[in-house]
Amino acid sequence: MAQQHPEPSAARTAPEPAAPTPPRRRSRPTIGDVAALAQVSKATVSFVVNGRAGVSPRARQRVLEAAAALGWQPSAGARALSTRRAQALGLVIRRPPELLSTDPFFPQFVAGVESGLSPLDYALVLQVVETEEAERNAYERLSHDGRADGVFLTDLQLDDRRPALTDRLGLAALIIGPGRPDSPVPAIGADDAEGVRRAVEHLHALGHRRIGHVGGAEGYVHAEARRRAWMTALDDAGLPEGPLEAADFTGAGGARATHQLLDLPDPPTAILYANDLMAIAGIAAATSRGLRVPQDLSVVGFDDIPLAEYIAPPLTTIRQDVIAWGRAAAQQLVSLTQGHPFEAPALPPVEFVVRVSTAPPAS
Amino acid sequence: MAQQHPEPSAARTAPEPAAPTPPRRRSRPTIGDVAALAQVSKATVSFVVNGRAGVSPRARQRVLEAAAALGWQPSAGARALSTRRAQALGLVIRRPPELLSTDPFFPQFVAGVESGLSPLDYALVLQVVETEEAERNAYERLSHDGRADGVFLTDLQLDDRRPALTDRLGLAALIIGPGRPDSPVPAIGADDAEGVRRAVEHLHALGHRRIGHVGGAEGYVHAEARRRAWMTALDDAGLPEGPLEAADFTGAGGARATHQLLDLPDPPTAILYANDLMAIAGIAAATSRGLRVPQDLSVVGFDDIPLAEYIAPPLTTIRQDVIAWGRAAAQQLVSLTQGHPFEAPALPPVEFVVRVSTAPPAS
DNA sequence: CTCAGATTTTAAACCGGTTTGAATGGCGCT
DNA sequence: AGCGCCATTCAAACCGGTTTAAAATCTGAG
Repeated sequence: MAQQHPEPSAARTAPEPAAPTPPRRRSRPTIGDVAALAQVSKATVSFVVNGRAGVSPRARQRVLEAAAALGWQPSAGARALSTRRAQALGLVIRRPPELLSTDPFFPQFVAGVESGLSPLDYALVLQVVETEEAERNAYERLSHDGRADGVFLTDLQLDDRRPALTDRLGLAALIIGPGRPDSPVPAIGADDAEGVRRAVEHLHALGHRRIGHVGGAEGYVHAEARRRAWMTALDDAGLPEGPLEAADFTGAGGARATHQLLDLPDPPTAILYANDLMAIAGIAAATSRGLRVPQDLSVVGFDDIPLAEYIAPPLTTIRQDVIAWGRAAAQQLVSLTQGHPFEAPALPPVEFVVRVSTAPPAS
Repeated sequence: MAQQHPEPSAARTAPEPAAPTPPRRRSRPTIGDVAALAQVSKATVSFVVNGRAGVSPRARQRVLEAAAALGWQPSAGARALSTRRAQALGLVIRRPPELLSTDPFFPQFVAGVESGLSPLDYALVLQVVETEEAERNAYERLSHDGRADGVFLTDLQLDDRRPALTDRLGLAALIIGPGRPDSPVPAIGADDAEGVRRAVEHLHALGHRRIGHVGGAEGYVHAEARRRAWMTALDDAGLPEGPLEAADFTGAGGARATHQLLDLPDPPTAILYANDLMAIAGIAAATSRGLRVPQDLSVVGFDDIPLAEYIAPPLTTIRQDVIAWGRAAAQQLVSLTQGHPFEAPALPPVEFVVRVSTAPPAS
């Protein structure tokens, strides 16, 4: 932690040889300028913009006019310093790059968060890290730098230490996805189980009896939730246990797991994948073995990525409204940072989208 | 602009009935605490952490020990206020949601930006907007709120007004992608033309003579660049002009454009798509017409999304190192905000990835 | 016409850093 | 001993807001 901002040494050895001058930022008007123009004190201006009582209509009017004339808006940074709130939330993403670029989740989630945040005048500060240690550092920094008032916790793992960390830091936090019952941090997540149940019922109704599952990366709460939902749904439908192959949410993993399942002595006639990426890779894998989808193998994905509709055959899958989820999460987290108690908001129900990749089993 | 933060009215009508108390943030040590513990002035502490000369080794040592003992790190917000720099960059994304969730570009780009930013202690502030007006507002806010020192300009359009805007705001900016020669804002972009040229040469070498193109959304600079590169490459290879169909980067658009091209009296034997999403949809479209890829139609994409390798047939495509691009862009933009002149950094060359979706033409 | 009480207004302190200009202290030299 | 110089050190001002406590002004009742 020696020195935080090592300047180029030249800047100190020589006084000012040809030191680059920062671009001349048009110096914005300050609250003082507005106050002077409106002939009131800074405090009055502050009261007006914050909607506090105790300002005469005349004064308020003058302030508003002065602010408009100068095009003034309060500096977020200065306000943050005074109020000790950053008016911003933090999102730390730790994912291997190959997952990051295909997973439809984050872009949509971020879009949803933004739509919830912008009316509240909150900003979103993003960090992408690679290691678990960097991730924890990121939360600490976000907190003590005063850059964020609250953080989202995504991709929760079974033995995740982050809830304890944010709790210790006194940092508001919200888990995205299925939470852990004992966690000190509230969770907001879509109901994976419902979608999976619908998928299994659909396959069962088509006549399938051996329904396999290709799971997501082990250790992740949402992967676990989907796996468990699949088992439960099979049981509820009165079907026997199905073959399970754990994978990692990647195309390569999905292909490999598919081959494993199809190599079984009694291979499944339908496979439910923990995400669309693996499902699409699974279709290609099955096709490469000479199987036809859906005639010889039915495939169900999870996510409904935009491509799902445009592959051959179009993918039957489970869709969540991730944007609405992100919006709700943002609103909840802002509310939490303001000290309000957590209230689980209603999320739109998951949809089960039937396309072409599912059909009655061959025999 | 009346009032920025309308508090719930209850907070004022009733004095303090059961007003939610903000969660008790563990109050972090300040520079004053460190100064006191080290028995020096705040100025000395500031000098130490900023690596400025004129501090005795003894004093420096004491400061460092005190800082370590207290676990102190300077508050980014306070520093931003003093130095009038936010130590943060802004990225405003305006894209229709259906593109956002499939495009592999943004997640990777953001990851790259982060990797360039985190060693410099800069943060990334993200905004996702839907309308062009909201987009311009976002830049203004980022600038005058003091939330960002510089911004990235993505998805530049041919008649884009943002360069003029950032110029007027005195806000450092950097265009991501092919720039416009007359722009006041520098651009950093991968060399689309090289990849396209390689693709066309590859198809030509296989024996194709009618090579079509499915373009991206009209009005976008990068779509235009790819289209132009395709035309130029055909010309350079001594091939006749190929059929062109403009689309919009979406799966639906790619499928539709593909049908259009295949409906031509003299359909192309190979199609180059402006992105992988359209290419994959194009493969499905061709397949649904009874054509075999690559025997009856060769397909080349652009992006190399992770799925490209795992569809049937695996997609031949053009790959850019978007992460490296993002990193270089971040470093350049930080450098620009510090008043250094723009220097175009070297980006890794694009790669042309040959898989299975290209083959010699049928006849 | 007075004066208490309510309303409006403001000066000043504060948030946590940076930066300046002056004060302090140690040293070699005459 | 006295002097000048340079290296350290620090008090204070500042960044642009918010908030408190007190001053100023306005009410209306007596």
